[in-house]
Amino acid sequence: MPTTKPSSADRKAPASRRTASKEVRRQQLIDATINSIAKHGIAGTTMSTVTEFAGLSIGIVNFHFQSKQNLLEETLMYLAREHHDHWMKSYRDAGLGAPEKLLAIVDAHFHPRICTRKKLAVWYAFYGEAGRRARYRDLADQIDDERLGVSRALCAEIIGEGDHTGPPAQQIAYTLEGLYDGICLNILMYPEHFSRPQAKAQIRAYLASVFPRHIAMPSFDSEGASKTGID
Amino acid sequence: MPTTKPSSADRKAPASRRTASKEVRRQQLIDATINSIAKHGIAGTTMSTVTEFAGLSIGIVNFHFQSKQNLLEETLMYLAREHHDHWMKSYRDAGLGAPEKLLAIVDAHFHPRICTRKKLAVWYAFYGEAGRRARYRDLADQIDDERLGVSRALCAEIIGEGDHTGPPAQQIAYTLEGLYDGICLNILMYPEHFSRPQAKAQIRAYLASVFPRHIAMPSFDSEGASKTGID
Amino acid sequence: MPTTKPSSADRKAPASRRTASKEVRRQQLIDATINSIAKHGIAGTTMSTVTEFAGLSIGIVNFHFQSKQNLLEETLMYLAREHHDHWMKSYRDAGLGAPEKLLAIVDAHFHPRICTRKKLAVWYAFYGEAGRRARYRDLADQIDDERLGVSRALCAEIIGEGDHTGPPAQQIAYTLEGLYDGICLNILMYPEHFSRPQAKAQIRAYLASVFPRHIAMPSFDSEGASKTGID
Amino acid sequence: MPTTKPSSADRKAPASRRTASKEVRRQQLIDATINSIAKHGIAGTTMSTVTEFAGLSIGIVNFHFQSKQNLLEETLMYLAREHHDHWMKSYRDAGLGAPEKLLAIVDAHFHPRICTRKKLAVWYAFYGEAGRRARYRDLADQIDDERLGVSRALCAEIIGEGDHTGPPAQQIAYTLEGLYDGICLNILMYPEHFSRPQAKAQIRAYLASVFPRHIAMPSFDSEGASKTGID
DNA sequence: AATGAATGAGACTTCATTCAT
DNA sequence: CATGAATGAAGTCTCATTCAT
Repeated sequence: MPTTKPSSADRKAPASRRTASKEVRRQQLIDATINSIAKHGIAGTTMSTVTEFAGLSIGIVNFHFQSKQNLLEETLMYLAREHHDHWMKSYRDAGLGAPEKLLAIVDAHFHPRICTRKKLAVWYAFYGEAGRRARYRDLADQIDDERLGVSRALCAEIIGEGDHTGPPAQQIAYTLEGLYDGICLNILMYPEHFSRPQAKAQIRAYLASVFPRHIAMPSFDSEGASKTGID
Repeated sequence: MPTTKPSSADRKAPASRRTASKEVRRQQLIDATINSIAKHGIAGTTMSTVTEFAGLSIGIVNFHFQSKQNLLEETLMYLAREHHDHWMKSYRDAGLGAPEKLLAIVDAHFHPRICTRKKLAVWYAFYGEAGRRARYRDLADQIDDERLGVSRALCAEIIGEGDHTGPPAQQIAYTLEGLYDGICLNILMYPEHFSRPQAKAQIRAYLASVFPRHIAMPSFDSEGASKTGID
Repeated sequence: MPTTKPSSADRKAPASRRTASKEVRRQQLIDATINSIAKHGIAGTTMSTVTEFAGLSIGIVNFHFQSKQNLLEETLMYLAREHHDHWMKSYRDAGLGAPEKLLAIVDAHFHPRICTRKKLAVWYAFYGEAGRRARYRDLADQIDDERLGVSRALCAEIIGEGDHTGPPAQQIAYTLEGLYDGICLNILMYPEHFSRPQAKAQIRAYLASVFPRHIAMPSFDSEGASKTGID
Repeated sequence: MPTTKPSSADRKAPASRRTASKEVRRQQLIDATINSIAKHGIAGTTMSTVTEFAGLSIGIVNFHFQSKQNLLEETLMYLAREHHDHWMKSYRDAGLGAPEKLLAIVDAHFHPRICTRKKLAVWYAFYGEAGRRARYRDLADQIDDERLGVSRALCAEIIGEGDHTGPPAQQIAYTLEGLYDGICLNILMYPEHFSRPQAKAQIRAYLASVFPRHIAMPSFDSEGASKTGID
């Protein structure tokens, strides 16, 4: 179940700008940071761009986050948690079979709330810096690792059920991870050619290739890319 | 044939020392830029970091590249051309069959000169900025597009040869692109878990899944990740 | 009895709780300011450092002192008054003779409650700013002037009593002032080499030199600096 | 002999503002810093005030001194060196006798080039911060220590020559140090009452008191303070 | 009275760019 | 061609002050 705060949209009514709970302000600033990174990149994100998006004054960031660097890290952490909570919930809520669970994770990846261009832009902005900022890498690492483990276990379960001739579970799980990242990058860079539904179909097709007895090959419309307008 | 200059060490005999020197300086600065981006990221790359890597003075960049932005673009262009020339050559030199050519492109992707951590770091640094810098996107786009076209044609050729039940050529080509990008990102971020040989095997395994009659499934060592030490 | 905090345990019986409380708060903040200046210097003293020492919230200072500048001035004034009252009382309580009175003033200077490292740090912090802040200078000036007058009168009285061959009263009084300030600075900066008792002895020795018939030369232990641990 | 650069006033002719040797610029900025501290105090000294005094642009300080803190330290170091070199030269150039040497050091202290109000203001500004900045204290400490040692040795020499009944050499040396600091503070704060010649006379009077057989008591004009106009 | 979130001026610092040599 | 001192805009961060609660 997601622990991520639903932006506390259900507060009494934020009487005035001067009075908003610390939690609300923090989320407001994190949202503004996501918007700013999506629009200007990490390097182009300044205290000004963030506070302009938030409609607040420039001094407020250091009051709530101590430093710009910390704001960026908290923003990445927020996205990581959101993502994690989402696929975890999908995985748990899915039917009992391993194939269903695997496909639920795939679908969670490309859920309209998770896989927006805005958020993808933020993810890849962080990836671009990950080499230098150990903290960024660690955050992504941690999340990815857990999902990789779950995927591998599910693949192993499927393989164990029947006569499998394809690659081992570990290998499939790695390929899945690669596909997630690669397709998301394509969605980000070439949104006119890649859509979320197509992404899901692509990955399902891959899984159908390696688990032909458990997962059905999706049908492809001749077009391929549908104008889904990924925001 | 690669048009990319191999450091111009083997030039015919420089028309004039000045001309040659100019080319040499440019390449020297581009190399320094790659080193700097790999080490400090794009945001952390300054005229100073570049000229320090190059062992030159700070004023020289504007003389040869007019501006920092232009230097970055020329650097990306250099990498793009190097990459393009490499897979194009592999593709042309490969045997006549479509599967061989497809695999040659795959292999070119993960060639030790192309797929170094340093260069991957630069690529993903640029991707992280691609949303904002149309020029970056266009450069990558152009290269990718051509390769996508070639891949699709090869896939179509393979499909045409026999009874194919998997995804259409277009879809396979897209998935291949996704795999390239995703696996490279993984090599960059988790070099201890991903190696170039393993990457090739992974993609071959995918191709074996969709073209079982044309491409053989590689064997996987139980380990998976070999300590290849990608620099 | 004030509900607000300690340190006011011995108040007469506040006319009204409000009035008492106000006085208590002011003193509490002045004490906190002294602590803060001693620890962080004037430049390093912020509303935060002061209110943290006082255990109060940041908004309270402007309520009681209108501005930071005013708080600093009131703090200096408090120290000046404390100092003045102390030597004045010693002077009045001393025996009737001029030499006794003079020595009483000297001793008052180095009384353990007056001459603490903390308070010295504050004094010299203000001196460091005195050039720019007329208000600071005036405060110190006023106090010093009065004491200088008293000292000069006492010296004149002693000189008048016998055959004096040394410098005139005015000169001795000035030298005394110089010694006070100089020795205090040394106590502040090199506490391991200077102690309060030694300071007194030093000044008594000076007075013994100029008034050999009235004031006895103190004996010096070979050590010189006693580890008095000036706090 | 002073090692301190005389501002290199004898350079060829600083062709243009863009071209001045690093050494010249550094000294120019140190001079500007002294002016700024004298006028605005340490806290009030900003990159702007310094560069305005120097007539240069704001970015130049970090180019030559890396940081404001470093500029301040180098400024103090410059003053310390200047002071040290000055009294050391006077001491060496003085006649052979210990009393002459002692008086030469006293005089050096109050030399018109050393003991200006501007420089005193800078010294006491640093003293005001010395508690927090170990570096400041250490610099002052080092210089003072050396001079204290020399003074003590000279006093001991004088004492050894005859029948001495006053305080021991160590004590006298300490008192001298105290007098230097205290009288300088008085010159700084009350320039209308204290002058350099008077300061010298005051200290000579003290020395005459303790070494009546070696040093003559100066004569005092009835006024005391002469309008010397200490700048 | 007291709190502490919010503001915004101003500080230090970085760095792309210029240009005299 | 190359150097590197100089400039100044722009960024991050601090902090005195305000004010709704």
